[in-house]
Amino acid sequence: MPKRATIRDVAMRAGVSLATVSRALNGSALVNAATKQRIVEVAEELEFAPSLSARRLSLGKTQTITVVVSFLTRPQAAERLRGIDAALADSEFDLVIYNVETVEKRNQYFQTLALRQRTDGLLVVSLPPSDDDVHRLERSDVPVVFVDAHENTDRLPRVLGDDVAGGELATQHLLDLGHRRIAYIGDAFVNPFGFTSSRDRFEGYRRALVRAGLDAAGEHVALGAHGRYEARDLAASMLSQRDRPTAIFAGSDTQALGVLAAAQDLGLHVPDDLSVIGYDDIEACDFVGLTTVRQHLFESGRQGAQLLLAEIVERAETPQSVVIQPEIVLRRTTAPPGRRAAARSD
Amino acid sequence: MPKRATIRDVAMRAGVSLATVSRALNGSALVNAATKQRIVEVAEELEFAPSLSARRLSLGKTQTITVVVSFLTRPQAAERLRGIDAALADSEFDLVIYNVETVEKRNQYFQTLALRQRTDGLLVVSLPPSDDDVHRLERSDVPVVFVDAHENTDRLPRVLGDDVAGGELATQHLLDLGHRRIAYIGDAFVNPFGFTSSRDRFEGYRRALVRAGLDAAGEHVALGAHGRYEARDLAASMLSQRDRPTAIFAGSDTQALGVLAAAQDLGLHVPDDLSVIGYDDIEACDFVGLTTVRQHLFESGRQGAQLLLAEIVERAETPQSVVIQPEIVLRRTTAPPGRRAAARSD
DNA sequence: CGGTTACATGTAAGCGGTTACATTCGAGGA
DNA sequence: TCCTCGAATGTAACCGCTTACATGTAACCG
Repeated sequence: MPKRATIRDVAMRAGVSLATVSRALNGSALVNAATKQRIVEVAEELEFAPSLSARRLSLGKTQTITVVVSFLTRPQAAERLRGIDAALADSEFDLVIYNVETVEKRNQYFQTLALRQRTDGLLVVSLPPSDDDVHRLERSDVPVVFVDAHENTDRLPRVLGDDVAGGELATQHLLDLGHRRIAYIGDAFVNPFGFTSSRDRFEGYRRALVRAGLDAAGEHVALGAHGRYEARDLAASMLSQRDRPTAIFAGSDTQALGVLAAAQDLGLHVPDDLSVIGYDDIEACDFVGLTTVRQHLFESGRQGAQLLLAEIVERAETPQSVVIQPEIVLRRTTAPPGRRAAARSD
Repeated sequence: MPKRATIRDVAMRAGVSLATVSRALNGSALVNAATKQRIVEVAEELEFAPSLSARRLSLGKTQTITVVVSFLTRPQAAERLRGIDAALADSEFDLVIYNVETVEKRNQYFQTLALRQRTDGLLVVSLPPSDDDVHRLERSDVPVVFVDAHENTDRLPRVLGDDVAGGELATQHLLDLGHRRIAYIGDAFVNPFGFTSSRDRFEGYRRALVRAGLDAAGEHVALGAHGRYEARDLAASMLSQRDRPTAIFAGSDTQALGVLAAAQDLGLHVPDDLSVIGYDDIEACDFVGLTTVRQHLFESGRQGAQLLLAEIVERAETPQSVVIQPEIVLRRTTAPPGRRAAARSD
């Protein structure tokens, strides 16, 4: 295979100079139409494709947007990614992806990427930065936008869901249905990555209960690792107690699915014996009819990317913070507390 | 914000030449330990990060692997992507992603990417190339590996699932349970992207039936667009006929979920009235207990990426074709044809 | 003690584009 | 006819790094 043609080969073959070829191919106005025509033909003939590295070096831009995302294959992440891709599809930027599943990777990426000349823009999804990271980012001049990372990002542009509002929404829905013994099952509030969604959703839960004159004491709260099986176990033990809740608010759909499994194992009928509401509105909710709180994942990705594109063009004087309001999606797992529930609970 | 430090700044500050800095930072053996030490310190002090564009241009490598994937957010794709990421995580390569959801995008990407100097390697997932694409790829010297693309890829390195075998596996399972009226619901056999999985799985289905002395006539076959709702509608009309099938093999889990929904709508109990088996083993299968054929998605992505890395190091004389055998995963949606099914079918 | 050797470092030529600035040339105006 | 001006093109510097080759130096040899 012959070496690929360079701009020089095209110039020679077309009988013009490098500069003219470059201009012609980049649509500069100052090229004679006939010349341009000829150059384009020669370029096609030689199958000329400009070296991106050279172009980027010369331009001083990477033409690249880097997305650092935690747990790429969680359904939430994939959906956000699609939103990001949609916003970037018609731009000149390539999309580079770094997947983070361990704290070490996280640190490694933040340290090497938070630097100019690696990328034109950094989009961090579901991954709150450490104080050090923030300093580094502020010192470097890489445009960066955070999506779904509350902690430590208040001085930076970001797109957030309102988890507290969502927690209230879910809980209020259960209260409106007449439930009084409402439990919360979610992720541990402190975790190596600094995720805050579980804590915030719980806070919304708490507020709704307090507003309704109920207390959010610990007996109906169970926290554990993120995962369906973990949630199932938590729910199983919670549902085996004598004053078991009539409704459970799960901090994520994944966990809500675990709760459903536990209910099934115990022979509890949903929603007659137990109401369940989740959070996120992942695809599986539709399959199983799970009532949940929709996060607008695609939209959050899209807006994050748009914000970043805007930042790249011109740094905003004061960092924007876009908040996306969650919305409740009613399906078949919530209902007023039923007779059967009352009958069994004694 | 001051301009970022270049290698020149480091050299000046450390009192050595460019070359020495480059050598020191790239771990060349021919640098005095003390000098190296000093350079590293200065580099840190200045927060020096080499320009990747410059490095790449100079090295003549892009250090980039490009993945072109169709329908990024289908659960299958996300899982494969994770496999790819896993194989690449410890390599020097960045992962660039192009998502394809329209035929135009497909063509555009194939045309611009099938060229050297854009990427060191191309991994194409679930996207069969056209004849033109193949020619272009063969002419260019970009290492390329196809994952999950049967059509037109026989002269190229690839990783495939054996869809025919999987189709047989699924159908044989139903036959073994005692079913005789077994239907197939899948994607249309011809489609703009040239996907062949539905056709091949059907072929496996047909073979199994023929081997069992049954004919695979058209009455129990329904094809439509990929999607849960489409499959639900197909299943609904199929299940309303008088000699309705006692088992349905769906060409994908997504469609199997639609079949389950249709059964529920019609008041049919699964698996007593109807057995359902899917294909792929996406996460949702576990939620709903769907019996299915597992494709080893993560593994296919991982092996594809490994094959590509090998191709980059040294082009194989004869293109490798890795076939991953599917495996049946038994859950709760298949059972012998029940009395109730028999009772209702007349 | 001159010469070879090995190691450490410097010099400078690329890598393949973009673009500021210089040059050429023909048209139009005085 | 000479000059000015603008359009079209050429020349060459530069982007920031790697690396072949040249150079310098100290140790070691006969």
